[in-house]
Amino acid sequence: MSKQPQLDPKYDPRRIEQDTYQRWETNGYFAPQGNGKPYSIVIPPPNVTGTLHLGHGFQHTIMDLLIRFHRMDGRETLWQTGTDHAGIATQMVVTEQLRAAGTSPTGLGRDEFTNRVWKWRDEAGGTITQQMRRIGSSVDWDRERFTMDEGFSRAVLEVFVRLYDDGLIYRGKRLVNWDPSMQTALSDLEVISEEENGSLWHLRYPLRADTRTMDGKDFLVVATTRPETMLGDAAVAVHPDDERYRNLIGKSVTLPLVDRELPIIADAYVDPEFGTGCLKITPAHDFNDNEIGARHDLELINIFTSTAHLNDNVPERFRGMDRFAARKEIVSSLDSRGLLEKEKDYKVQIPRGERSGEVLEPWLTDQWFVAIKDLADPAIEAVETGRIQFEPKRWENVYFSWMREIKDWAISRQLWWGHQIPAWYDEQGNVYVGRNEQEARTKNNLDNGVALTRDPDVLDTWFSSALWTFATMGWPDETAELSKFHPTDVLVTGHDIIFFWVARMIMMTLRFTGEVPFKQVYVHGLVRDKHGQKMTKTKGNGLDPIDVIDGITREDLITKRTANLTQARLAQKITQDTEKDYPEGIPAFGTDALRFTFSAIASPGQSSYPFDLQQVEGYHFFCNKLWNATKFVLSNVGEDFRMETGNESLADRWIRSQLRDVIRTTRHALSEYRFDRYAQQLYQFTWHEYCDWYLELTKPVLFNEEKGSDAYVAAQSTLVTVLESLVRLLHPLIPYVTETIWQQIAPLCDKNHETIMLAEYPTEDDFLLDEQAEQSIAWLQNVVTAIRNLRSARQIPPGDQVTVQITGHTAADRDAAEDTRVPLSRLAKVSDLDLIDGDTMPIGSTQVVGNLSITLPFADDAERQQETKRLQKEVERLNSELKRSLSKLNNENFVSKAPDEVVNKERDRKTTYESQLQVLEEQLSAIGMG
RNA sequence: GGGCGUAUAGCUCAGCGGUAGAGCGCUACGUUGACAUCGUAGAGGUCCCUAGUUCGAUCCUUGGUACGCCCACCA
Repeated sequence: MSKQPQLDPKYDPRRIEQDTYQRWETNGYFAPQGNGKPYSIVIPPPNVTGTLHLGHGFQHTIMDLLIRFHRMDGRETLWQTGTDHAGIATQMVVTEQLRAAGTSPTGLGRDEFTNRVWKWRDEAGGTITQQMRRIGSSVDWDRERFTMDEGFSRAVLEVFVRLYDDGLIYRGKRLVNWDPSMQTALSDLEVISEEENGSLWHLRYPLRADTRTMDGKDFLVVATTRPETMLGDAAVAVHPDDERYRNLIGKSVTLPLVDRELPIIADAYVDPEFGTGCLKITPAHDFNDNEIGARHDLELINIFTSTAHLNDNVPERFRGMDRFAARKEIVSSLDSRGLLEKEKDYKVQIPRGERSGEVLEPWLTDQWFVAIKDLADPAIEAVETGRIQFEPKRWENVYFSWMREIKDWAISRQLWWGHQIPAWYDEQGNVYVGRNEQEARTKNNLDNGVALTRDPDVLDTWFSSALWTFATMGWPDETAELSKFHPTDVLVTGHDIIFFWVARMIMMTLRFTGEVPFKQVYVHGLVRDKHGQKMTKTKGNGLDPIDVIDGITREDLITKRTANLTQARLAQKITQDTEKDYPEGIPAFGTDALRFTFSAIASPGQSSYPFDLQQVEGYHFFCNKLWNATKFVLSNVGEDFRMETGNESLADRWIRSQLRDVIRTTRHALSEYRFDRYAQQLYQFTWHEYCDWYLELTKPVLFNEEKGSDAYVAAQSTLVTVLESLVRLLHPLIPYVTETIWQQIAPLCDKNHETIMLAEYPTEDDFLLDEQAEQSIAWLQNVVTAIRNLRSARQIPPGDQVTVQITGHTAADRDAAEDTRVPLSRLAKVSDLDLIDGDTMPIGSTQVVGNLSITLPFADDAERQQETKRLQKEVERLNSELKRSLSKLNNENFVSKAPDEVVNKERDRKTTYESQLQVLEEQLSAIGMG
């Protein structure tokens, strides 16, 4: 990597980030390298139609963090990337474009349509991969895959054919969730069922002339939320033990409007408590009714077309009507015949298509299914036995509860964009499956004289994504990648796709490779806006990660948020909200700040993370802080710099010892997927230890000692060494700023890697533990803080020098004071530090720290008066602490039952309180007398 | 109807069987030779309620309340 110019005077992410990424990519740093133990992650392939949202940004940050860490830690690291063809979503997008251009998929025909989609993918599908680069994702672009590329298609065929041959894929006429607008079947998971306002209608079905109910009525009343389906009724059911209707079982009613004779059947499914206890049975249009119908061998009367209009199986006057129009018509027809008993408002669960939002219809069609049980059992076991572990663990229960009740998977879709099902039909409708038509013929001894037609349907997108971990590595061939990088180490995913994707990957991968797809599943929450609201188009509260990185003006943000909105009122509200929340637009915070934010909010236990730009701003300041600290270090190393160890001061030894501790805790945090702690620990160390204390502690050395002296060189060397390690520690989190800094610092440490990305991650053993230094600096910090406290209480201007008297000190304190005299005087603006022996207590403002008393003598009487108040308050506080401590120690049970350690600690506290009180009371009376 | 999660400072969240923490926000004071994108000090919490277990509970257990989520065919 070419040498960069000196650090810019100002930290500006825009000046470093994109160039840096480009260098990384062109130099091939993202590819697996070295011969360490393999480590691999596959990206959850984003929809090729998509654009990057904050959720992706979060997820990619987490994965990149793990990848960069392991890569630096010596593992041979593969981050597999790619995109998903996203059947329905993509077909919808392109269809919409065609519609705008005045045509439609059917207008073009299948071949031309799929050509258009491919073309569109090639042109527009790159958006999301470009955006991934902006987040800093170090994926191996050379291995980018697509779920419909050639290799993938081969894998899909292979899986389908093998499952079919094993009897695990079958075709059947079943009731499925049908989307009348998309005109395709959907799986159960793609159905979003929500409560909506509806009605419950009570309808009268006339009994035959010779029958009456127990209470003498000549009709039965059924309750329904979907009166239009009555045209397909096949029976009326009652509970077998329901005394009210016992005499009617086996009799019949006449279906109004149709005049069909319906048997009255008994089925335990019916709840006698609900409505009238009579249930109309429509086996072709309701999942429950379908099961009941099967039990009683009822006829399946399909009354809908594929667009949910009434078909020829209904009386002529209703034919061709839309289902909702038919509902109105039927209700009013019944009403006019006196057959509508009542109608009341009712909350109904309405099933809608996940993508289209259309009300779905249970509809009878021929579809392909995966018989899932044989696949599910080993997949359950893999998690039970711990071959796969979820993190946090509670998600395993979610997985189990779904898997144990799993139903067959409807995999065929009546779309054109996707993997076409490898099945052919002869003229009699017999089905033949093969990897291609020829194989289908050969396997089934069909000569070319038999005309075959291919099944037009495609597979559910998730069928192919289920193969993602192994198909991207070359399966069904036995490739080097598969043996090296599979199973992958961890899957990073949101809980929203555990069923859609995670479970299905586990099932398919176990079946076809005998391996688990991944050893761990890290389940993260969903990013929300700062109020905890879901980010949606209609709320207009969404944020584009790129806008957080590059910044955006208020006007542009409003334009973006209100584009393509159907309702003008919404646009107005969104404009107002945006003006309120972002009066100045969004400044360019940079990728590093955004990544830091993602890491910091990734705490387990939270299933959603509120995203607040103020937080991003804070981490932007953090990057700036690091930048400026680097400027300080660089400004203090000249041509004559030499790296040397052996003469470290207490402060030097202290910061090295602290760094050792941070390396230990951050590595631990990463091993537990505690990205929040990882970020927080590094923030704390960088800002509050390295910058706040250590940098300040080096100033007296750098400014006062002779250049080149042992102490000077030790401070310089430590400043550089610690910073160099620190940026390596931080690199997985904030890759850009650390790379930029590292390029300046690394040469000073004789680090010769071209990039920080490939430098080794720091280890604990890089630095020495030094308890003595830690104690001394802790002492210094206590004393400095105490003096600052007193100064503040006395309102002594920050610039004024003070005299400080210390009593109650031990020999160790004396040594510590001696060792830290210089920095102490600088940090607390102390001109004289007197350690007074004997009993004479100096008079002044006093603060006690442990057994030490620190006193600032008074300058005049006014100060004396003020001090009394402060001391009284302090005495009061200490007294109450002492009281609490005493009550514990006077408790027999506490002393006898609590661990010695705890009791001793309490005793020490008590002693300290007492001596502190004594000092302060003495001081109080001395002041009072003066 | 089942299941799960969460309740801690003004806000967003860590934490823990032994005297409550961070970031942001707020207050006061500061142009100290990296940084005002900063520094120093400070205010601010019956750790949702209840009953237990315990020498000791914010933490464990019971029950409850509030909010959120997932699954499910009550017409």
